[in-house]
Amino acid sequence: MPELPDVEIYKQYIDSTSLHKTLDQIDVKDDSVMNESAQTFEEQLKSRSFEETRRRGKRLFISTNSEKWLMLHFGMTGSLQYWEDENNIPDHTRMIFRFEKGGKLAYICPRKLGTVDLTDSPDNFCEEHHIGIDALEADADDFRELLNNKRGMIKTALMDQKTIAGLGNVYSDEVLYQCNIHPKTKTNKLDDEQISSLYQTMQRILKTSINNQADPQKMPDHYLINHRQEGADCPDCAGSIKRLKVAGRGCYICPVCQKS
DNA sequence: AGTACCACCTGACGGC
DNA sequence: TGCCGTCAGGTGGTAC
Repeated sequence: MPELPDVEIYKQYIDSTSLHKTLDQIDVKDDSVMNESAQTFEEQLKSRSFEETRRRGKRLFISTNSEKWLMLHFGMTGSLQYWEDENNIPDHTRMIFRFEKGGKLAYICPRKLGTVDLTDSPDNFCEEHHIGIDALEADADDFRELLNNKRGMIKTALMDQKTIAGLGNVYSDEVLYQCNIHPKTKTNKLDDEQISSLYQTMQRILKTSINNQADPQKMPDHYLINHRQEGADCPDCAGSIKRLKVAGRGCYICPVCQKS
């Protein structure tokens, strides 16, 4: 699930539930998503508190009142849940942060494709992991520059976290659909107007999604997002939605709207 | 540099 | 009901 807007909502969720509370216990349920041992998490986080959150692309960083930051990545199915009732641990919880005064934050990851890590610095972490500029932080010039000279398909470029961090399969499809650009178009065949349109559309879509709690059901009906099904009606013309495979991913387009 | 595959994992869904 | 293939909003590695 989680692309940039989802992770931004998780950030807001932590900000509103879990900051400035002393951590009492770090409960690792499944260490296969952890890049550090349960003991290390315990040593680094116990008696500390979460103080500040930052997001870059799909990565979420949480500072503690020590030199360490917690890094959360959600893979395809990760999420968070804060709750108070002791006997109500969500399914697929891989880690629980228990606060001294009773609240608990669960890191949930059914498919175990996410990662939890510790780092000294979000910036260094992003550099080491080749995570590019955040899609919402990039300005129009950055965007044009980053796509300049790319010879691959535009969908691949938009999903490449080294280039621009934050867009995944669904939102890259959405941006291309709203710009009437075919996902297999070679990036270097796009003209200035199309690049500019991609940038503006990406900004608008990401902000709209965040303003709607990243909930697809709350998104405008003329968006592709609720019509991602072979044969569905195109929200914008008489065409019907077609499923392709692009860069190994299921990709949805309107073949009438997206000619080039 | 780009692409095509495989791998990591589990759950849901449709066909038989 | 059960089995099986396929697919799923992510990422990293490898081989061409």
